[in-house]
Amino acid sequence: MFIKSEALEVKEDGEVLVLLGAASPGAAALTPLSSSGDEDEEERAASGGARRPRGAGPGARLPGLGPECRRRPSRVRAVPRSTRAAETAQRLQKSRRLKANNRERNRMHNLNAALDALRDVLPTFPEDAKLTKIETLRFAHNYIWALTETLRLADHCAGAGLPGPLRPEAALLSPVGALGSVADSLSPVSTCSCTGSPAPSASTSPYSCAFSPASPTGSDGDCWPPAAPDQRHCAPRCPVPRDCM
DNA sequence: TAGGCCATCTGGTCCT
DNA sequence: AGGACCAGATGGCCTA
Repeated sequence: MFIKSEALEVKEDGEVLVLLGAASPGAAALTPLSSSGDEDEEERAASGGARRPRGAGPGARLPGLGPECRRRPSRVRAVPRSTRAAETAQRLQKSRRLKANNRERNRMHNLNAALDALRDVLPTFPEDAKLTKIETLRFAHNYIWALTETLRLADHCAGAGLPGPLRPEAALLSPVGALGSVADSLSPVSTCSCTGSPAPSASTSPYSCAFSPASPTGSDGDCWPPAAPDQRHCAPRCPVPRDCM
C-alpha cells in the first residue's frame, strides 16, 4: 500500500494541487497512502474546495441559461449538520490513527535499535554478517548461557584442582574464546561435566548447538537438542567460526 | 517462483 | 482519553 511520493505530484493549470512527501522526514522513501499529506488534502476538500480554479467549480454559471437559471450556486453548506459531524468525527479518527501509526513505527524502530545494539555485542563470523531478529535473540540467549557456563566450569575446575579444558582468563577476554572454551568443555572428552543448559528441553544433552542462532527450544527443529555431538553444521547461518566450536 | 525476512498498518486490549 | 503493547494482515525485497 505504498506509492512513490513523486508520483503524487499532480498539477492542474500550472498549479500544484498535491505534493506529498516533500516536507516529511521520509520524503525520499515511500509514502504511505495514509500519510498526513493525504489528510491535508482531505482537509482542503472538506473546506469547500476553495483552491478550485475559477470557472471550474460546481457553482460556475452555465452559458446560455436564462435569468431564472442564474441562481446562486448550491453551497457546500447544504450538507446536513449530521453529515458534517460525521465527517469531523471521521477526520478525528483518522488523525488518531495516524498518530498511533507514528508511535507504533517509532516503537518498532526503538526495538530494532535495541536489536542492533544486541547484535553489536554478539560475535559473528564474518564480522559484518547480520543476524536476523530471531537469530539474534536465540544466539544471545545461547551466548549468555555459554558465558555463564564458562564461569561456572572455571569455578568448578579450579575448586576440584583439575587442569580442566578451560582458561577462563582467555575466555573472558574474547567472547569467541569463551564460546570455544565452553564448546570444548561440552565435548564428550571433557573432564568437566556439564549439566546446565539454556533450555529445559536440552537438559539431558550437554552437546547442544549452543552457539548457533538456532532455537534452543527446538521448536523449529533446527538442532536443539542435536542428534550428535558435532552439530556445527546445523545452523543455517552459524555466526561463530566453526574453528571456535 | 516460492519462501524468508522485514516494515508498516491496523484493530484490540490493557494501563495510566 | 490517550498511550503502550501486541498480534494479524499485507506488500516489498531478496535469495536459492
